[in-house]
Amino acid sequence: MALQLVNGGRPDAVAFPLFNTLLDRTGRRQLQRLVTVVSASRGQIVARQGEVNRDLIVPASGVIKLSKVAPDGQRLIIAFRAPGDPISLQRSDTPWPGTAQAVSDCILCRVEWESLGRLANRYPAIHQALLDLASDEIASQQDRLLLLGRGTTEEKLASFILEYCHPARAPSSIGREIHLPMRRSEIAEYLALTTETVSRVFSRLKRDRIIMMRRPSLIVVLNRPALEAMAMGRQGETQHRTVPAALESLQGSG
Amino acid sequence: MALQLVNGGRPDAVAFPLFNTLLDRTGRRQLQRLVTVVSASRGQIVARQGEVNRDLIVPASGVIKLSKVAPDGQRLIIAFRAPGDPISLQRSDTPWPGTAQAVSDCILCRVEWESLGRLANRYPAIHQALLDLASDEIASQQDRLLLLGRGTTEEKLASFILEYCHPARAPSSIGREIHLPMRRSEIAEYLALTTETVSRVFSRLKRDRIIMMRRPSLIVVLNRPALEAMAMGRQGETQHRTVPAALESLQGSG
DNA sequence: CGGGGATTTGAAGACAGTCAAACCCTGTGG
DNA sequence: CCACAGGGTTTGACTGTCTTCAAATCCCCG
Repeated sequence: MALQLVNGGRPDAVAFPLFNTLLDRTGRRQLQRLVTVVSASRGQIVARQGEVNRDLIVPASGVIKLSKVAPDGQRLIIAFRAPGDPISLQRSDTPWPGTAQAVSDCILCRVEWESLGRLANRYPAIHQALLDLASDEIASQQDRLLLLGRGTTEEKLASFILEYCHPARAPSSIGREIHLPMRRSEIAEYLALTTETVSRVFSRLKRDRIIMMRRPSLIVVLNRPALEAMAMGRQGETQHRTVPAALESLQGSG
Repeated sequence: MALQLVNGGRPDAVAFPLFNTLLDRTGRRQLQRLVTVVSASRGQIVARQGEVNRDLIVPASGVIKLSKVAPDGQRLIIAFRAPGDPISLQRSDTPWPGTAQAVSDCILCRVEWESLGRLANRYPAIHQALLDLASDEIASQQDRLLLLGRGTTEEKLASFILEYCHPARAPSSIGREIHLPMRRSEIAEYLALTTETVSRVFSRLKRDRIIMMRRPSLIVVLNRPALEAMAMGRQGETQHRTVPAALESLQGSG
C-alpha cells in the first residue's frame, strides 16, 4: 500500500496546519525550507527514550506511538500521534521521554528546534502556538490520568474507540468502517491492560451490538450513545453522589 | 500555627524563584506590582473545575491539591502543588482542568495572565520559562501515567513517599521526621487507590522497618534504598527481559 | 477528658491478570 | 488461485490483588 497524505497536499501543510495559518506566504516558505520529510515503515523506531531531542517531529501521514518503559520493564504507550500531532514537545536540551515508533507506515516532518526558535523570533505567534500545544497536551494527559487511574476496563476501551473513531477525525475510514492500525497488544499497552482483557471487552461489545468487526482491524460503531455512556462510566448509579456546594469546602472525600 | 514562608522572604520571591532569576531589578519590581498575595485556609477552594482561568496562581507556602472529577463522580488528585509550583499552566481562555483546594493553610500569589503576558513581551525569557515549566509538567505527568497505569500498590506508595520526602525538597521536616499535610484519603485519591489500601501498605512498611510513624502525619524514612527499590518495581525479576537492540525494531511487545 | 472524625484492621467478594490452548487472519510460496 | 505456516486474536479456567463492607481503635481538638 503506497503512502498517501490525507488530503493529497504537501507533507508540511499536513503536519503544521496551525503554523501555516499563523504565517504569511514568506513565513510558510521559510518553514518549508526548514522541514525535512522522511518516511518510516511500520515498526521502525523514530526516536529513542533517553536520547537528546534535536528535532520537532510531526507525522504527515500514518500513526506513531510514543511509549515509555520503566526500569523494571513495565511499558505504557503514552500517546498515539496522528497527522498534525507533534510527537513530543519536550524542549531540545532534555532527553526524549519515551521511544517513538511507527505503528503504520508513516511520512514524518522534522524541524530542528533551533531553527524553529529562530523562525519564532520573527513570528512570535509561533511561541504562543507552542505554548497552546503544550497546554492541550497537559489537558489531555490529565484526562488520561483519570482514565487510567480510575476507569474500568470498559470505560477505557470505550474512550479509546470514541477517541480514535471520532467522526471529525475519521482516519482511514471506508463508509462507517474504520481501520485500526494498531494491534491488540498496542491498545492494551495504551490503556494499561492486557491483550486478553482488551480482546474480551471487544467481544462483549460485539455481542451487545455496540460495535461490529468484520476483521480484527476493521471496526464499525453501531451504537455510539451506548459507547459514550460506557466511556462516561456508570453515571446512573452515582446521581446521589451530587454534593451540595456548601459541603465541597470541607476536606474529606470519603 | 501561623503561616510562615520557607525562607522568611517575600511571598513573590518564594513563588517565582525562576522568574526572579530571569529578571533584572526593574523587572522584579514590576512583577511584584502585578502579584496579589492571598491566603487560603485548609479545605478552602481556590479555583473551581470548569471556571475560566484569569490568574496564574502559585503557592508561596502550604500545599494545594489539584483534583479532577469525572462526570460519574470518579475523582483523582492530579497533583499536589508545593511552594513555587504553578497550580495550572492552562492558558487563560480555557477553563480550569480541575478544582484547586488548600491541603494545608496556604499563602498564594496570583498574577493575571494578561499582565504577565505584557511583562513577558519586555522580558522574552519569561515565555521560554513558561514553556519549560509546561515541558516539565508534561514529563512528570507522563511518569505519573506509567505509575498509575502499571504500578503496583507498593510502587505507588513508595514513589509518593520518595517524591514527597525528597531530601532536597524537605518540606516541613524536623530532624528526619517529615510532616505529611495530606490525609490518607488524599494520598489515596492521588494514587488512584482506596484509603484502606494506602493504610495497609503504610502498615506493611512500618512492620518491615522501612518507615516509622509516631503519628499518622509524621513520617521518618528509615530505609531509603528499600523504598527506592520498591518504587522502581521488582526489577530483579526482570533482568532477563532485557532485549537485544536488534529485536526492538519489531512490533510485538510480548 | 470526651466526642467525632480519621485511621487501622479484618473478612469476603469482584475484577483483571496469568497461564494455556484453540482459532483465525495475513502474507507467502507453489 | 489455493495451500500453508506463523503470528495475532480469541476464549477458557484459575489465581492474586485490590476493593468493599464492617468494626475497632486512635488521634485531634474543643
